[in-house]
Amino acid sequence: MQPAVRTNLTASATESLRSEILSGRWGIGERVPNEATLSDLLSVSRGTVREAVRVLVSQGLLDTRQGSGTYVRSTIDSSAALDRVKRTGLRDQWEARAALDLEAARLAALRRTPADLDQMRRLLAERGNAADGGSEAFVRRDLAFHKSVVAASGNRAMMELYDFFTAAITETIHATIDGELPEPDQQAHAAIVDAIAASDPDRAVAAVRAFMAPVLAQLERLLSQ
Amino acid sequence: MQPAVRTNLTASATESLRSEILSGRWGIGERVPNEATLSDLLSVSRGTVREAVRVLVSQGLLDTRQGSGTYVRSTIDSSAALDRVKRTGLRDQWEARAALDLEAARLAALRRTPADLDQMRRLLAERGNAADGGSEAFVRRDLAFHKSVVAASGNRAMMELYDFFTAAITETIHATIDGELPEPDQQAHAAIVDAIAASDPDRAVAAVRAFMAPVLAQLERLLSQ
DNA sequence: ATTCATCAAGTCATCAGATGACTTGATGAA
DNA sequence: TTCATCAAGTCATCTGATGACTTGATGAAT
Repeated sequence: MQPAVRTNLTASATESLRSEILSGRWGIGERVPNEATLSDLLSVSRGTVREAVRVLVSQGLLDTRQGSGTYVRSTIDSSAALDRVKRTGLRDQWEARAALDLEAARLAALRRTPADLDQMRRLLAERGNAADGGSEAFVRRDLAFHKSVVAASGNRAMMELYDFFTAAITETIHATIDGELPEPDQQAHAAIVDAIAASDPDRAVAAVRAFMAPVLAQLERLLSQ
Repeated sequence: MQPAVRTNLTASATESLRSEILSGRWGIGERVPNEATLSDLLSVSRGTVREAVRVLVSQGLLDTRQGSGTYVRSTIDSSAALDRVKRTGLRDQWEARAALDLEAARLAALRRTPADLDQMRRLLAERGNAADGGSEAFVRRDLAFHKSVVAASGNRAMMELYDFFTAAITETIHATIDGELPEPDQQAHAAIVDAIAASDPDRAVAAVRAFMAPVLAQLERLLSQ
């Protein structure tokens, strides 16, 4: 059956306003109608208009100035990109992070400093193979190591994204398949460090790919159920 | 002089709430205090609380359910992550996008449907080699092709990120080194499609890497000046 | 003629109160 | 045990009011 339409006045008002802005009805810097007028145009109360406007302000599309009016700041909607990424599936997020892991390892092999290398080796040693101090602490130590590899790439954009994906993936896994993924052993981790230490980008990529394959395979198996 | 602090109750309330959520005061799926209580806690009216909550809902942190309450949906602040990525350098953003290009081409080689292949070939043909219709139109056609490769990977997270990076990179390039990057020719593009058509992931990765190398080298040269 | 303080209208910011719609757990009859 | 009913709690929405701020007009002082 067709699901009943659950309407939400504020959401409708927000989308109406957004589409008017994106369509260019008002140019950048131009003033949009005041709250009372928008209230009439959208047939909702001023409070609802204010909530809609506030959302668009937070997304960088509008700009309110007390005593003056509300103005169009931008007609490009880019703020929701990562929100949409969060709503994609676990497999997609995992693969995207793996793409970062791969290229970061390659760049790390080309650029790592001795300090980077020390850091990676230290974190790998601290990581341990067993779940000392609880699985949560172990996951945290494991992530610290992987992040140090990305950090050795010297690429801040990839570091930021890696953090984002790690948080998003952790959240999703907790909500779904908690704790059923295989954990590559210390040797698989060491292979990555060795390749980076040897400044061998191709071997670094191969090591990460070998590392990822069994985890991704298990992930696909779990998700297909 | 220190600019006078212009405070805005709704913004303050939003940030207070956001930091409480990010700090983990309420776990995911947990219910936050009701509007009246938040109104007391934050010392603002219910209307202001509603505006703050609405913003956090639009950013994916909260979730309101009429008749039931307001719940924590996520503790990841993706809007801030994007801002930080935007502030990284052009080289970092380019490399991050290249990481997506590489893995997307590999996945596309494994998963592309005949329809994907048709789409890629059509867009590559439309792209042309010369700047017919102006360089801006050419860039648009070029991007449409590259996006079709990412689309063939079947990974929505990578598509969203690719769009974001493309917008960010375009913006930065316009503001800085406009039009001085080498443009790989039709043959380099065709090599990618051929590898994907042959379902050869390794060759697809190699083709993209060969494609990227000269552009990235020139980019580094320009940025080092 | 120019400068500048003052003022009034318009606008957003915020508050308070009220009603409606919806969810959820408790209650009690079948 | 099952299921309809109910009451309390919560968000959704509206209405009216007051305060704070911006802006252009006005007019006096220079």
